[in-house]
Formats: sequence, C-alpha cells, structure tokens
Amino acid sequence: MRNRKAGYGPCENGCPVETTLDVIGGKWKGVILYHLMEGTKRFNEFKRLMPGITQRMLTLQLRELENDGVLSRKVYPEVPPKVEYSLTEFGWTLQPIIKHMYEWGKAFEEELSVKSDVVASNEKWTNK
Amino acid sequence: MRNRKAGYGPCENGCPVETTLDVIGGKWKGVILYHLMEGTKRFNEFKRLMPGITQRMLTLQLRELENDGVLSRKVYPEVPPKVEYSLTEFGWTLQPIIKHMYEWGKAFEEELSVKSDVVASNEKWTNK
DNA sequence: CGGGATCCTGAAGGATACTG
DNA sequence: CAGTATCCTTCAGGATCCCG
Repeated sequence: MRNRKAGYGPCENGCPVETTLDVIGGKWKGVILYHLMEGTKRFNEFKRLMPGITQRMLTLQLRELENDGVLSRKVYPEVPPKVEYSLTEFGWTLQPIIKHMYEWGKAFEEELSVKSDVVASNEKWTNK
Repeated sequence: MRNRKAGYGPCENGCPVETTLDVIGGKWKGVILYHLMEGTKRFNEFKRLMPGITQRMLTLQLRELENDGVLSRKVYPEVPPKVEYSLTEFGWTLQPIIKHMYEWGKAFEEELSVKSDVVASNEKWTNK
C-alpha cells in the first residue's frame, strides 16, 4: 500500500479500487474510520478503543487520513492540549463502504468459525 | 495484513472491518476481484489485465482469495493446461463493496487532481 | 494530553529462472 | 499455459524514550 500510482501499468481501469484501498487499507484505518462514524473522537479515546495500537501508529494513521482529506483535526489551544478528530464531509462518503465491510466481515467470521468447526470435528478422522 | 485475529485487544467491535480488509486488502486483490465481477477469468487474462503484477504475486493472491472462500479455481485436465477463476457465491457478496470502492476511488482521484492543480499554481509563490 | 524522534524487525511484495 | 522455486529488497508497522 501507499505507493499510489506506482506500477499498475496501463491502468485502464480497475485501479480506483486500489486507490480506495490505499486510503482505507492501513492496518488500523478501517477501525479508526468505523469509530469516527459514531462521532468525534479524541486521541486518547482511540487508544482506549484500540488497546493494541501504539501512539506512533495512531498518530501516523491519523495523519495519513488527514492528508487524504478524510478526517479533520481540530486543536483547542488549551492546557492540557485537546485535539478532536472528526470526519470531513468527503470522509462521510466512505460510510456505506465501511458499513458494508463491517457486515461482510461479520459474515466472513461466521463462515470461518463454521468451517473450523467442521475441521475440528474432522480432525479425529483425518488425524494428520 | 494477514495476521487475522492478532493484536486487536478486546476487539469488542470494529474489528469486522479489519477482517474484511484482511481478505481484500492485498495489493492486487481489489483489482483481481474487480475483474472477476465481469466474469470468469484465466491466469494469463489476469496478467494481461494487470501488466505490473508478477506471476508469483498473481499466484499468491489468487491462492489466498481461494483459501478465504471468495473465489474458486477450476482446473481442466487438458494439455496445455487450462485454469479458470471465478467468484464463489460468497465472493459475490463482495460486489457492493467493490463497486462502492471503485466509485469512491474515482471521486478521490478527482479530488486529488483538483488539489494538485491548486498546489501547482501555488508553487510559484510558495517556492519552498 | 497529544504527540515527536529514533531505531529496528518481519513479512509483504518483487526479480529472475526453471518446469510439468 | 499456469504455475514452482529461490533469493532479495523495502517499508509498514512496532518498541521505546522524550517533550511542550
């Protein structure tokens, strides 16, 4: 990801799909966007919502999304600092995609667990 | 990508989005899926459609999509070999997502070119 | 509170050659 | 035609410490 417009050749068509993936395909960007659909969030809120992420990664992913015009960063000149992240108008156009991806992900996980159940119940026979 | 279920912490919610990205987020998977929406494709057809991809990568990405139950691989026992790739029924449920991503990608690229025009016309002033 | 500055590793992706 | 098999490179992502 991230090398937008690099190496897809003629690129007659099909590429816009990759463009979108370049924007939302970072490891945490999907989740970040998902949470932003619920409303404005602050830096530490994200950390709480995604305990696995490091500060560095959170900062980086937020910056990239900001540079791509998907979210906006509002800094309040206070002490202690306060920064709010929210979707831009353009960012909101991602909502149907994120929603679909959320639903599809759930369906996939169910499909997955069903299959692993099958595998599990087969293991006693296929004992490889 | 690819380490499904690894390190998202509590994972109360939001994760299905990442699950989906794990499946379709490979560098070429989006394009592959996009082309499959038009119908069954053969190995060399993909190579023609995506001149930038290497054989190795094409094989790998196809295999992963197959293992994820999104596409199916049909081998014809002929000489020379003939292999057809097509979406599974489950794979077709990705269509709305791919379609949305295609549309959004186009919109994003327009937004991008508009901005780079602005930047270009500013460069003579900001000459950093 | 919301980051920035470094350093580092793994694995995603690539180049090239060979094959049933 | 549709792939393996090796080897190699890059950089996205992570760990850690520091700062206004």
